[in-house]
Amino acid sequence: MNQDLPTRYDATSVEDKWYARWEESGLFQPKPGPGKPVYSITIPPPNVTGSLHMGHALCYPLQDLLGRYKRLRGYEVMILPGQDHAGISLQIVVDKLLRKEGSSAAMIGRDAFLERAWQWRRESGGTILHQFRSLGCAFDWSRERFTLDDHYHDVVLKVFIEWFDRGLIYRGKRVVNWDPALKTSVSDIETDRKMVKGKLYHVRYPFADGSGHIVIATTRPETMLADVAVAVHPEDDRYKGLVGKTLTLPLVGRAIPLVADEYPDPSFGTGAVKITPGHDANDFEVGQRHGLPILVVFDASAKVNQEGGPYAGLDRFEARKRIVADLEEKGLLERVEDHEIALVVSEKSGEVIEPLASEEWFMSQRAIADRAIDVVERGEIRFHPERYKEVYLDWLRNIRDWNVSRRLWWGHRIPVYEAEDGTFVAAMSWEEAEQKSGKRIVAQDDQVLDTWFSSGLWPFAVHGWPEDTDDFRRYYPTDVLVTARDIIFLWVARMVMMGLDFTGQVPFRDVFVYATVLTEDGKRMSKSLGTGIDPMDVITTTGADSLRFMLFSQTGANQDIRYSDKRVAEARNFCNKIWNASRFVLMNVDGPVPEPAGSLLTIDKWLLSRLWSTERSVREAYETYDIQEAAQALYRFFWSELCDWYIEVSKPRLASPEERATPQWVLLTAIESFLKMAHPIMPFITEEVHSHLPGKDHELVMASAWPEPRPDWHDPEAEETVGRWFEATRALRALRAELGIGPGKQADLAYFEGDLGEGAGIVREQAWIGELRKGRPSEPSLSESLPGLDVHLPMAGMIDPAKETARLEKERARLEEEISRVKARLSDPTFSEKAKPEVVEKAKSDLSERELLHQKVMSRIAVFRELLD
RNA sequence: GGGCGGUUAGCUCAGUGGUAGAGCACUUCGUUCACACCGAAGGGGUCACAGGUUCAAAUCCUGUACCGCCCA
Repeated sequence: MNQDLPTRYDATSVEDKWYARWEESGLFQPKPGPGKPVYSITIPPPNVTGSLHMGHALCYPLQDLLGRYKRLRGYEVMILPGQDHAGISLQIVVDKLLRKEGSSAAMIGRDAFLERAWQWRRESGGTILHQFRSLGCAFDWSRERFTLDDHYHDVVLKVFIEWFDRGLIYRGKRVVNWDPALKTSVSDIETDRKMVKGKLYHVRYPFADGSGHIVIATTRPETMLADVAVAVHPEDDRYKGLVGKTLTLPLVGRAIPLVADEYPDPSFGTGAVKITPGHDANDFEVGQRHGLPILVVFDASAKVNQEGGPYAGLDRFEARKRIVADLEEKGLLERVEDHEIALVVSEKSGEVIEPLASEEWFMSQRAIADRAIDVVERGEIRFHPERYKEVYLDWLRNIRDWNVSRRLWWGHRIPVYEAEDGTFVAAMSWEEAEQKSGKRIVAQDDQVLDTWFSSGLWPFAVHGWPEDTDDFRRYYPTDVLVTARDIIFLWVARMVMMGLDFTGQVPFRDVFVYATVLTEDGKRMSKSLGTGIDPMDVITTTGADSLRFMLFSQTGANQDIRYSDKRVAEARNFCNKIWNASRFVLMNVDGPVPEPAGSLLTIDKWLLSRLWSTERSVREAYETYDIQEAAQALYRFFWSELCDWYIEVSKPRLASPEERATPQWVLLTAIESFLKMAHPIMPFITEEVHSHLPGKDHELVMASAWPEPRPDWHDPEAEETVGRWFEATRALRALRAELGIGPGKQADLAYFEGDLGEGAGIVREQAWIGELRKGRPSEPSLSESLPGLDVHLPMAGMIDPAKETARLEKERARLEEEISRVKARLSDPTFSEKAKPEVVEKAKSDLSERELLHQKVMSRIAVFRELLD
């Protein structure tokens, strides 16, 4: 039966089968047991509108990897999946649908729009979660959550109301990122900045008393309609004595003061800056410091409003042209120069963001930020890599209040009600609001909450908090948050603040920040640039395991990863190697093999010792999120040690009925252990191969226990001995290559001097030598010296003495350089005085070893020189 | 302007004080009955630059240059 296995591993034909088997076996749900530790994760909920990209293909399988590892280690593992309602994104999607039908959100109204949004969610919102299944993610689908679930919604309102009642949420005017196309504010992460060529306009602002003027520089002259001051740096000598004077705002005629503030950069432009608190966040702060008014001259679609006098009704860009022309006409435009401008663009609509002071709901952050700083400083939450701790702390230490309102319909409607006397109350419902305030309610606020407000509650809201549920007690706090670095502020920090404030506990103990997946040439993957690669294409053509291995084998403390088809192919080749080596072993066993009693050869001990070391490295790597190290250790063990050496060496034994039991057992042990250790990285192929192992067809790797190599397998002596055999083998193979004897072709006779112990036979076979004699050949030979061992291969045929001399001369030069370097170190008295004794000892033995090798090389050179003459 | 990274073989990257590593790519050879998605043997690096600390620096410190990301 085993002989029927195909010679190539075809991932696409087995992956779905195993996912279904795991699910049927109930393995995605946690299995509590006495004394079993719990390991829990609540996955970062992807946007309901999202479809899988390479970032997801790393993020979610990483969590799957950690879960599978912990499950093998005997933990009760619970990974809770779900989705975020994605306020703006979903609203845009539905809006587009409506427009295609000749309708619009405005035409059908709020309730009908929301009905339509829910319909979309039901019909098309589950795509990405199915894609997670294709990636092999073992998540507990029975606990799936959505941030607009009824219960979740209640939690969001309760949290809001509590903060509101504690006075932490307030209404105020602040500068927000206003998207004139979507007519809502958007968060920083929903904006992109790009550098464009623009102009820097130098404009004269005359003093009201006629005593000359000041020149300000601006890239946005149209905002001057809302100017309320001009600021200069207090230390700027050019303006000494002028601060406090009054200027007349050109075109508008308003009297505005000249103030001194630290904000203007004296080295930039003229050092004088116009202050427009209504349209610039920095200016807003300057305005606050000086008690200046806030003027807004643009409406929701960024057209000049009534405040703009003659410019009212103009689009902001049109207004700029007119204003520049008018300034020029009045002789107030001193000059215009080219200037690079950092333009902020809405990621969702592509429109240029208009910073705009607007009435919004804000959340005071300072009060709850300090504890979030504390827990990270004290190490209750640890970042991996650790450097992101600084990023997090820096942001929290300089935190600003959070604009939590969005002018959208899709989301959690802000539970603030306005009473007839103009006061506000927060409540779960209209009725409760009337009760709570004792007044007649006239309206509910029509904005919704920022999506991050609800997702910040994710780690505990999913478990039914504030009820004291079993799941909440069992799975909160979670163990780890796996996330991208660009949402450390927006999401990670807020989850910590919210978790601490409401549950009194940290929401997770570790934060693992994974790398950004770039294109092969180091560019950002982007759908709009056409540089994105759809992970589903890779999965369907090559397999999820290959994709996972490709990404994991580059995942450590680095901040970028490069996707490449070539690397996916390498991973596929590794899968194929695993498949074929296992196939070979299966072709050579007839059934389960018991551990042989006391008949291990040194070569067997060597492999078991390597297995022991590999298990240690892999376990430590998984524990410390050094996934690439785990992948590399497994790759090296399987390919270099198991396949290239142990299997090759064991072939003759496997062919012998008397000798085969031991290598059979060693091979099955090594492969089974390997499959378990590699399972978190490549769940599908490990499961498939495991199912073919004798006696294993009803056991699942996923449900098995982590291998435990026995302590006595650790055998440094066997490793050293066998290492020497392999060195000798390589030396003989190299000599064969020198003589042009192709691999596989037998060389009749070779010699060795020194001790190979029981390894002589292995060296002979592996170096494809007919007879390996102990001693020194009398006939002319090529030789190679290793520490304590010389090998000689008689030159049966033609040999080019010049070529050999050149090779040996190179060797001689290398040795001489090394010898002089070591000599120099040893002759320095401070070296032997200050260096550690073992380092000095090693230098001495290195020197004598190299001098011996040098002598041998010199005598060989002499032989070839004679042939040359 | 501030912060965080990076600069090591042709490429992608490991390597935190003691003689420079891996995978891929490259060259040569090989159709040995697990695998050509394979095997064997090779070539290839003054570890960005300049100072400093040290007996000893890719590794620690300072500065410079260039690249990336984040914040203003």
